[in-house]
Amino acid sequence: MSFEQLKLKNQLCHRLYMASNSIARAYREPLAALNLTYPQYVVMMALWEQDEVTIAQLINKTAIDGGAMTQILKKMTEKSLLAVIKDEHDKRKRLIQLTQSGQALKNEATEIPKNILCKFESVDSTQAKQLMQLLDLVVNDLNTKSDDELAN
Amino acid sequence: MSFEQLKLKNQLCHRLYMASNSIARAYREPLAALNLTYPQYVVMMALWEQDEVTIAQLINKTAIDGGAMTQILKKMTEKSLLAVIKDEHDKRKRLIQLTQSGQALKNEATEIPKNILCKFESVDSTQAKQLMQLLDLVVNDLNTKSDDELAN
DNA sequence: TGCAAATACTTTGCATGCAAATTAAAATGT
DNA sequence: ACATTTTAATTTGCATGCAAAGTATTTGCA
Repeated sequence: MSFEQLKLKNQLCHRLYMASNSIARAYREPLAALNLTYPQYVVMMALWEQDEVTIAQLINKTAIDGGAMTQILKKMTEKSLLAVIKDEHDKRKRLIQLTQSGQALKNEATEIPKNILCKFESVDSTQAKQLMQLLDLVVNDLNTKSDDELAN
Repeated sequence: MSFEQLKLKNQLCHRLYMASNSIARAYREPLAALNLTYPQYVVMMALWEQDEVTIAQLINKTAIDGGAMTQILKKMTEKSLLAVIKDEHDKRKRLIQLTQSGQALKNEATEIPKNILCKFESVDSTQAKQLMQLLDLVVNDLNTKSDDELAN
């Protein structure tokens, strides 16, 4: 009966799965030129917008998992892109600070969005905005716990 | 100037990243009741649609990576959901066959889409369709390689 | 016929995503 | 003040996603 819902072609989640993988794959080569993985690039973008933030703030902005973030920051530290500094006022916290080369990378990174954008031949900017708005709805619906769940 | 492109809020890719993670997370709990991970669920859906297919066909339909597919099928075999059988006509190929319990799981799985659907309060079916169409455009644009392998 | 090229998978190494457990430090309540 | 709770990160174990290398087989072609 409602088996129709179980077909892959009717599943929003599978579209998202494929689209997300496709786009991450598309970034892989351009980012390799900067010696960055995609999540590392996301961290860099967050820091280029606002430097000297706590790990919690970075997690909040990037939506990267906390456990993964620790490893990612470790590798980025080894690459001298940033430094992890203890917060003197609250010793639980760590502040993330871009190094000079980390800051400098921003100029080279401006090529990345251009590089990706030109791969979209069937999606104009209006559709892109629409897509982003719809995705925001999805994310909000899924991350907003209902009162029932909060009661648990 | 073009730094504007580097802000996370303007990035389609980051929206997709968050949406894909959010929805995979949303499936995690319901699927745990069936003892399935999300990619395993995708494989099951593909097989419920068409059983007795080669691994290559399964990869084509699900868009799951070949290397990962080997591991996934191995675990699903251990759970007695399916069997991997050598193709006598072409010994390079393997045919995937659902077991009885694998087939039976389909009935319980009909609860999954319902369970997920009710989490979307701000997205109606029209928007969902629109979203799927836009995602299809993205995927098609990004996979301009060699998708000529549908026959076989 | 014979052998290089193409196929279909598998294996390996690396980088996450995620839940759960753990550690350290600050905030709270009594 | 002191124990309890909460917060901020790290650690751990498992399951992919992906590129690249490796293994069988089968095709294609001279």
